[in-house]
Amino acid sequence: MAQGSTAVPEPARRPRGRPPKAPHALDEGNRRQELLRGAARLFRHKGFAATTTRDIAAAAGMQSGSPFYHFESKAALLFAVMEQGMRAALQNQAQALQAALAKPPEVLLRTLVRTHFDVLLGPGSDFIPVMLYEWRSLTPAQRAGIASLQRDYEAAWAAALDALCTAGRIGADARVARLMFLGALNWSVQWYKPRPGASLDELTDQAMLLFLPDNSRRTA
Amino acid sequence: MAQGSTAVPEPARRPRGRPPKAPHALDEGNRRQELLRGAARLFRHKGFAATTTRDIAAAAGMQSGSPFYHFESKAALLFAVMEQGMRAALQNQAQALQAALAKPPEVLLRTLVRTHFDVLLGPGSDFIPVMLYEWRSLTPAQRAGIASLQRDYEAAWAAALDALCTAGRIGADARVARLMFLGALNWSVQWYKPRPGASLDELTDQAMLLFLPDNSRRTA
DNA sequence: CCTACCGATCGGTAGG
DNA sequence: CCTACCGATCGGTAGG
Repeated sequence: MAQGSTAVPEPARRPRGRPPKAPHALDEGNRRQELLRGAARLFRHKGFAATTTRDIAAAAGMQSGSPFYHFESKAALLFAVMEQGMRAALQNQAQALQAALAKPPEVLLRTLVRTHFDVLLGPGSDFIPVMLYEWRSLTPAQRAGIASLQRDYEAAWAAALDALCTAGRIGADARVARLMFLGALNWSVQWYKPRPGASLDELTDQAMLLFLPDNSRRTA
Repeated sequence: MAQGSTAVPEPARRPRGRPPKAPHALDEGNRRQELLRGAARLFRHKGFAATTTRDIAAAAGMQSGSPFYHFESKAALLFAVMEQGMRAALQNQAQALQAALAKPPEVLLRTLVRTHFDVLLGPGSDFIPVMLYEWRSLTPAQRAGIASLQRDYEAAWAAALDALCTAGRIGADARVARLMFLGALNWSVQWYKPRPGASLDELTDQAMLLFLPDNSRRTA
């Protein structure tokens, strides 16, 4: 553009060097996703404060300053990881609950447990663990946003557990039962290693046996 | 000492300024303890990586470089916090178990739960939460040391839970039951706030009701 | 235990 | 999205 006619002749074609990676205009969302996935994995394993934006850039094959083209700040990246994790979890939960809509609370609870283990320990599940263990790294405003999503997620649990408490199947107070139950499951992030003979189905069986000993054989 | 006789006359006495704080020689251990307590509190609330050695120094009323007179490095401080926390917890546990030595496993378990809540949520209880939530900040060598203390601590739990599994009072696998049980308790760090009507005794009642619904009324 | 300081690293930005 | 860079901060140290 506006190049003088006396410009030096250019090499014209240069097939060496890296090929122009996927020339689609919609790749921007793709790069953003790569940053989120890398950030989730790094935040989970090293923690938010110990992860540098350079680590995250490198995980997505970028230079050190480039993440800031996609995200305002490191804090915004953390929030985006948690928000995306919670939205995906809510979607999983809603889908699973549709299949168990009018079923007894035992079946409802089992569905929730199985879905929760998926979100927590399944493939590509770094987002929710980050949310569980980096809460303190959020600003108060960010916390409010995530807390609102968490309330939605826990509403289904409260319903199932309330029913079981009322029916006398659970002895403790409903709120404490929910907190301890979810705590028991969430803690699995610390010790669960996928291996033959320890599938998420079997883990679900164990959790149900522990909390509802009488009639927890698979009901579906 | 070795002062020349022609030294300029000194102001001799100067009652202003801070008084010479406790001139005992054994204060060194005291200062070290102050650093540990401050570090535990800061590590717990801000995380290890987000806590600066300057924060810790300030919490103990020292200058920025002074913690390194007492500890080799920031990492050594973290390890010392966890180690001291675990040794205190083991001592508490052993003492509580003496009073429940030949009792049935339900009583044993209740004793362990109550002691655990004390260590986890009682006054001055920042050390164990740091251990629970900063595991990844340890070096592999440090981890081995803490893991050994944890094995000792969990041995008593394994004994009580094995007995309850054998007796059919707990349905799940003994190992998974232990992990989920401790997870449910450990998670309380995230939500428990001391307030009237939510004492650690009552929390213990709730935990026993949830996991051993039949006969969990206080037995002692 | 303080003073003064160092080298390294970090989140973020300007300009293209 | 890269290049080049900045100011601030951090863990740690020398010397007293």
